[in-house]
Formats: sequence, structure tokens, C-alpha cells
Amino acid sequence: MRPTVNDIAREAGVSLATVDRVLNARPGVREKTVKAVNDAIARLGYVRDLTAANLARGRTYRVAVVLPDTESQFIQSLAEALTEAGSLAATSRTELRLHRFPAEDPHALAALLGTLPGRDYLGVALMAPETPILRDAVRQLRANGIPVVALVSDLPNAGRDHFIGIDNRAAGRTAGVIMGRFLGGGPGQVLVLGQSLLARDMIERRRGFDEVMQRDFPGLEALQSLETHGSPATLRQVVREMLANAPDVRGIYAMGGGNRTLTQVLDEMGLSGKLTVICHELTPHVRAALIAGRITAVITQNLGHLARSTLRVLRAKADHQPLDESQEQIRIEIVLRENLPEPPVSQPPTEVDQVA
Amino acid sequence: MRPTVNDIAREAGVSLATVDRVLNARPGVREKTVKAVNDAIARLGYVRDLTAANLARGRTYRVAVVLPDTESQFIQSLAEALTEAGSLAATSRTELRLHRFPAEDPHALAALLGTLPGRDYLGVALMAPETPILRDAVRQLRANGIPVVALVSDLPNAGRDHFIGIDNRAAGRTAGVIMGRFLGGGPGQVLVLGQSLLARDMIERRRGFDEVMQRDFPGLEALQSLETHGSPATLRQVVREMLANAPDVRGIYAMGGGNRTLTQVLDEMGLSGKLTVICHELTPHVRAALIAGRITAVITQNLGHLARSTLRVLRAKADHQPLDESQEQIRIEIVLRENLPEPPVSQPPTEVDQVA
DNA sequence: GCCGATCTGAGGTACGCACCTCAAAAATGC
DNA sequence: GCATTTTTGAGGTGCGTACCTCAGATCGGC
Repeated sequence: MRPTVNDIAREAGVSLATVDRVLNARPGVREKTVKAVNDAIARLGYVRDLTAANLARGRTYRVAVVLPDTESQFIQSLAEALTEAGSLAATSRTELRLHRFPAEDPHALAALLGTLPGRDYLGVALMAPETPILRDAVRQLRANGIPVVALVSDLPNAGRDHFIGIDNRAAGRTAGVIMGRFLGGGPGQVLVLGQSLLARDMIERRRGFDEVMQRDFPGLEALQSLETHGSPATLRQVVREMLANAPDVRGIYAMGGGNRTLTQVLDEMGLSGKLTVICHELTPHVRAALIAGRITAVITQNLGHLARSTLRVLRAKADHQPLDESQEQIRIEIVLRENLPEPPVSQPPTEVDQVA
Repeated sequence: MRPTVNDIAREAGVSLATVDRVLNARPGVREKTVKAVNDAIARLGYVRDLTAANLARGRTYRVAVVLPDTESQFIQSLAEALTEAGSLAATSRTELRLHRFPAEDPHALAALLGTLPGRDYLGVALMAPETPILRDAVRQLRANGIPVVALVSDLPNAGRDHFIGIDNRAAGRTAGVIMGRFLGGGPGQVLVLGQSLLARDMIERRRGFDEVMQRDFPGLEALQSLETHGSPATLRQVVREMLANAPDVRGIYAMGGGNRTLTQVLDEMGLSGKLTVICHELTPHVRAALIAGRITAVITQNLGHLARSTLRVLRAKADHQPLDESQEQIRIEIVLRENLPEPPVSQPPTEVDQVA
């Protein structure tokens, strides 16, 4: 049998109350006694039973996730992954609530964040562009003792407690190597598309991409980034224009968003399968395009891991416990048609228990 | 507050004992009453609190992991990952014990497996070649009510309960595309190395590799597999011989093991960085070789995920609970120098609790 | 309408821990 | 050595569930 608090008390020659004070870092215990208890713990190899501890504490981890209300497949998949992770975690006293805010309205976002402290949340996960207003709102939350983690896109200057997502610069480098290698090092030109050159993740991807292209593939020319501002019409127009005027374009790097429109345009121009197309995020549409050969490679992150990591990190932060960094690191995945993972079956709500 | 069994009892107009019987599928409850209880559960949105349940049950998940005693870096990394996952899971009443068996001795393995039922194990994870003796031993375990999962290399004919690892055929295909693309489609020859052509995973990787090479890269010729039998000397000899006689070799696909020797030989021959080298498993040595440019790409699986998945699957099997298949699927990861994840810091044993 | 068989209810104990109170003991200041 | 403060002990309650016992209710068959 594994040792319990009572064993510790006996072994250390103190009472259960004292062991409890030591274990939970409550005041009123002499240094000497603390040491005696810790020695006993070490000697017996005691491991605290967290399930029992949480049960006794009667604690429920209520956590808020705040996402923009964009209709993009990526956000939608992310929301699904989070919801599913939340429902699976329900058996371990964890509750996840999703909040959406108007994508282009920082004030609405700030207002939403302002209401959170009153709702008994133990932590907040947030995906949003880093505006000054947001920074203040995040600081406010943290001042209220609510840990904040940034999701997908980092918020370094807002003082978030943790960032959950990939290293976008490395992701850009990865896209660069694949593009360069797949094109045999050149010669040729590469089109680069991005929603907005102001978003932090886009900037970093572009920087990483250029790094590799310049260093390793001087024979290839990466053209200036084209901004699409999330508008299909704009995307359609700039791509058509560029491809018509630049016969040397052999590859396209889509740094974010608009993949559906992009593949459509390429199809219309009869270019599907003739260019090396690399994009981000394995959404259902991208998956199909990959299988059909319209997209060559995808740089992506596992949204399931991201969602579960979010819950784990927020719980750890709420408990002031250290993280298993290696588990929380989100990998930069390279997906080709050949290593395409099975599509996640969105599970029907189940009555059955799940081991967390 | 979330509803408890007591709330269910009140809502259904029955006693707590009856609710308990329904929840745990114990006999002695009329159909009608069962339905009443289930209705109440649905109405209140009751979710069983597994932590409390396990606590009350006083259950400890004791799990055995059986690995060959090979000294390879892969097995070693795997053992480390398992140990770490086990120590992190200790707070949730889970105990993992590692057993090793002489790699080339199926009888010793069978004998070891035979002793397991007496040791109060709730499940066994096993990495071993599928011999007839092993098949019988596995059947014996399962006849004793102990679930068995295959690790890394599948045991389909032994009737394992689950396989935890990558789809090796798809992994071979992935290696194939990268090889083909990186070599610009040819012309040229590709060397293929494997420990033993009898091991199931090697066969499948080769099959997948050939599939892609033949279909998509007819300009490239994949040479016959060279067997190394895990012997550095053999590997050294065959590689030297082949490379000396085949000037058209532009790539090497190492299907498993011996990566350390391989990079050494290439170094000695002055070929490092001149060939496209693709191997499996991101061990510390392979990581260094990747950074140094001696290896081009690695097809790997995340051993941390694999270890955690092992524990989750065994617990679920022991509880006769369904799995979250999408979470348990081990991905085929492609690692280049550019998307190399941070090395896992092997954590010092910590006194602090971890949320599971 | 009686009998045995089958269901159901009430209540208890236990799991390992958190957290509370009150009083007793020990250490400390003067 | 006394008063004061600090440390410690003993004990209790509750978290949500499992599992056990025993008595009472209901059912089916005849």
C-alpha cells in the first residue's frame, strides 16, 4: 500500500494536523518540524493523492476561453477541439466555457474580459490581437489573480502567464525548407500571401521563411507579401494578377487564412497540382485539397493537443504548480498526403465516463 | 453546483442505493426503475465524478511495461519517457513498472509474461517481435483478464487489445515522398537499410516506401534492402561496399536502428551532407546529426505521447471504458532541422504535485 | 391470499485528504 | 519565573462515490 498522510505523521512523530500544515504550506510550523516531516515524506516515498485532495477541497476548475467570432474553419475547429477537451475533462471537476467577441472590436473584447472576474473563473485562455486596450484588460485580469494564457498568437507585452501555440518563426523556416527542397533549390519565384502584415504570427512566419530562403536557396526569389485582409475578393484579385504577370512563380506560401479561395483560384486557372503550395492549419478543406493534390504540404498544429494543453496549463497555474514543459510544447507538424492523420471524428455527446 | 448521486436519487424518487446499482450496473433493479434513474441523470446533466469514484474504490492502477533489454538509444528514450509518464501519473493512483527481457530470447519473455498475472497487474504493455510463443503467452494473459497492448510494433495475430504506435506503412510512404521530392524526382539510386527483414515494422515501412517510389518517382531506383542484424560491423561493411560500387546513390533510407554507425561511416567517407539521408526515431544522436546536417530528415513518433497514451489506454481497458481514439492516435512526425522541437529535459524527480 | 423470490430503501463505513476549532504544550521575551 | 507568543495535538466534518447489510416492499405463481 502506498503511504498516506497518517503514515507520515506516525513516521515523523508529529500529529496529522502538523503534516497537513506542512503539506499545504500553512503557517505556524517550526523549521525543525517542517524538516522532520519532509524527511519522513522522503523516507516513505509519499506521493500525495491529488484526486483525493481535490475531492476534499471541493474544487471545480472553471475556465474561460475567449475566441474571436470569425467564421473561419480554423477558429471553428479550434472551438470544437476546446469543447471536446472540456467535455472529456468534466469528469475531473473541470468546466470550460467558451466566449466569443466581435473580431474587429477591441473595445467589446475588453468589456467582455472585464466581466470575467465576477464569474468565478480560475483562469482565462485568450486568442486575440495584441492591442493596447487588450493589454490593459489582461493586466486587469491578472491583478485580480486570474491567470491568463495566450492561445495560438502570443501576447508577450500584455504579460500573459503562458503562451500555447507554435513558434511561428520556426514554422516559417520549416515552410521555407520544404518549399526550397521541393522546388529543387530553384530557379523560380515564390508567392507569399498573408491576411494582414500587422498580425504578430504573420510577421514571424514571414521572417522565418525569408531566413531560410535567403540562406539556403538563393536560386529562389520570395516575392513581397500580398495582403488579403481576410477578403476572398482581394485574395482572388491579387493572386490572379500576380500569376498572370509572373511566369516564373513555381510555389505559393500561404501564411494564414484564405486557403479555400486560393485553391479555387488555382483550379480556375488550371494550375492545381502544377505549383508547390504550402499553407498552414489542417482544416477540413485543406485536408481535402491535400488529398486531391491541390495543396502540397501543410504546416499545422494539433488542435487537440492545444486544447488539452490549455486546460492543463490553466489548472496548473490556478494551483501554482509547475508545468511539464515538454508536454505543453506544441509541435510544428508537417503534413503531406502520405502522413495525413485520420480525420478527428467529432464525437457525439456520450453518457459514458472517461478517464481523464 | 453540479449534481451528485444524491440529487439523482431525489430527482428519480428512489434511494441512493438504487442509483448506485444503476450507475455501476449491479443487478437487482427493475427495468422501469433503471429508466427512471437514467432519465433523472439525463435531466440533471449528471456527470460522474471519477476522482471520487476511484477514491472510494480504493483502486490503484498497477501497470506493467515489458521492453527488450536492448541498449539502443531508442529503447532507452522510450524507457525514460515511460518512467516519466509513470511518475507524473503517480498522483492519480497509477503505478508503472518496467520489466526487461533478453532481446533474442522468446522463451525468457514468455516466462516473464507468465509471472505477471500473479502480481496484481491491471494491464500489460509490450514491445516484442511476434513469435508463436509470444502469441500463446499473450493469449494466456488475456485469458487471465489482463488487457495487453502492443507498443511500437504491432502484434495483430496475438490478439492484443490495442496497438500504440505509428502506422509503419504510412511512415514508409512519408519517407518515400520526402526522399523523392528532395531528390527532385531523380535520376538516382536510393539505398535502403534495415535491421532485419523479418520484423513486421521493417516490412511495412519498406512496402510503403516502395509504393510511393514506384508510383510517384519512377526516375529513382530504390535498391534492395540491406540487412544489418543490429550489428555495427555488418552495417559498416555493407554501406561501404554499396557506396563504393554504386556511384548513382543519392539518398539513403535507414528504416530502423544503427543510425549512429551510419553517420560515422558517411563521415569517414566524406559523404556527410552530400546525400539525402532519412531515418527513423529522433534519438539524441539523430538530433545532433540533424543539426549538423548529416541527416536530412527524420520520421519519428513522439515518445512522450506514446508513453502517456499507454497509461491512458491501459486504464481505460481496465475500466472497460471507451477510448478517445483521436487522442490515442500517434502521429507520424516529420522532423527537419528547422522544426526540431526542443530537447525534452529529463526532469529531476520532483517533490511537487502535478495535475494529471 | 399465502409463499418464496425478487426488488428496493435506509443507513452505515470507508477512501485520502483539506480545513476548521480548541486546548495544551513548548518556546520566547523580559 | 512569569506572562506572552508560537507551535503542536486531538478531534471533527465534509468532499462524492463504492459497497455492504438488513429490513421492508413488491412481485409472480398457484
